[in-house]
Amino acid sequence: MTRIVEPEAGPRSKRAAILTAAVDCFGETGFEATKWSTVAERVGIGQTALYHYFESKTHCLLTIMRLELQRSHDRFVEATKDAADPVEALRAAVRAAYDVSPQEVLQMRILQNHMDLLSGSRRSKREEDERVAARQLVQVVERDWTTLLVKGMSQGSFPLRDAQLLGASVLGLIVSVWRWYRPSGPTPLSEVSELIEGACVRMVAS
Amino acid sequence: MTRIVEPEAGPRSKRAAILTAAVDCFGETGFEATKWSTVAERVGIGQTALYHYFESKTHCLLTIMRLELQRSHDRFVEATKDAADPVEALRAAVRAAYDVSPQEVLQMRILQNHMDLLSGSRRSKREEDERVAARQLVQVVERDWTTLLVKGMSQGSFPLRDAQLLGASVLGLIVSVWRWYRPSGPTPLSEVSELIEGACVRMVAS
DNA sequence: GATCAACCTGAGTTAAGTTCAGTTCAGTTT
DNA sequence: AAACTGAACTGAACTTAACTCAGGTTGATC
Repeated sequence: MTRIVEPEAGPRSKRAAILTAAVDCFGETGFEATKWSTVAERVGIGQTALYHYFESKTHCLLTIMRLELQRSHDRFVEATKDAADPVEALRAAVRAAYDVSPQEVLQMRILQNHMDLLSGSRRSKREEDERVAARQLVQVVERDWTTLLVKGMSQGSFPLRDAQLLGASVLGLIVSVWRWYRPSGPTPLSEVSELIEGACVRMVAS
Repeated sequence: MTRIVEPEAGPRSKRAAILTAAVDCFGETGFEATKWSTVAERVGIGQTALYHYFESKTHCLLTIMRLELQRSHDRFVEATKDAADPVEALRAAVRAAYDVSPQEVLQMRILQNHMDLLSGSRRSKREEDERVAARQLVQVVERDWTTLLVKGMSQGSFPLRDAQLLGASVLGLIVSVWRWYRPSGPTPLSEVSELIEGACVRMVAS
């Protein structure tokens, strides 16, 4: 396991600006549909300068995905750390999943739309490192959920079921929202959050 | 609304062969990762011959997606047409969703991985026609599910909830499986089907 | 004020999708 | 049987966007 070291920001570094611009472009226009040079323009540099920070357009995408996965995991841990009751922990975890900024909505959308990238391996080392790190984080997040379910089951709060499969399903249900949800759309995220929270509890606890 | 006319197969037509090869390639290797010329090779024609049948690689993808959506809708209708009880109809619909051939698994995977293509409009007419047709079929399938829920709610079999949102969630839960499921994997589809069937019933009916 | 690394650029390369200008083939007409 | 027709096909050329290269600029540090 190669640990990815976040490059510490030199004072002139545009890495963060590139990531932000890329999230906006990839999230709204789609990864394939946005030209790499457009991202450069938006940041205010020539397109070749991008290669100082990222090995390729895909490398940037994988980085965005990894960062978002890390964030999801962190939020899960933070939200569930001091909930004694499994049902409350489950509710808190779901609420945390939807407690996101508009930027993070885009990041989740990007992540969901390109999960398939994480299966096949990559040619270049830095891309492959990001891919492997992201893949591992996917498993970490899956474990977050299954562990929560296992705890609840062993405590008698949830009926016994295949925790692996049920965990994947709960997670799938939660993230499926990012395929269609738009901040500008008719349904506010709070409403989504409440409905899914209830649905997850019924799925798992009844 | 422009109706898409399925080109009637001339005796020498390789359209079906191309679609089959493309499903295999796109499903296993991924759409972006497979070279259009590889599909041609597999069919046994030069790459330019592909353009006799499809306007572009994307046009072929959109066609695959539309056909799969049509199939999903047809199966739903077939499975639910003679179930009087809403709970039984729901169960039948879920089972139908997982009653698929290996080829259809690939098609569902392709469909899920490229849903985002259906949002933005396309340059060329034939592509755009396929996109619009597919988009409409998505709405048809969504309506299939919400209608099922509305019926159950008005009949008192399901508690009253936002049927639109709950329908989208049920559908999201069901199709989320195609992101990770592999016929060669450890979990048989029958097991998935049973767990999701139960989960959907609890989500909707309790 | 020399040095070094981070940062940036314009010009050129590459790869994959696509277009073009025809050619082949199988069945139909005269 | 020869001419005709449209579907099916091809090799060569074109296009575009990602990427490489060889070198130039900037600014902090010694």
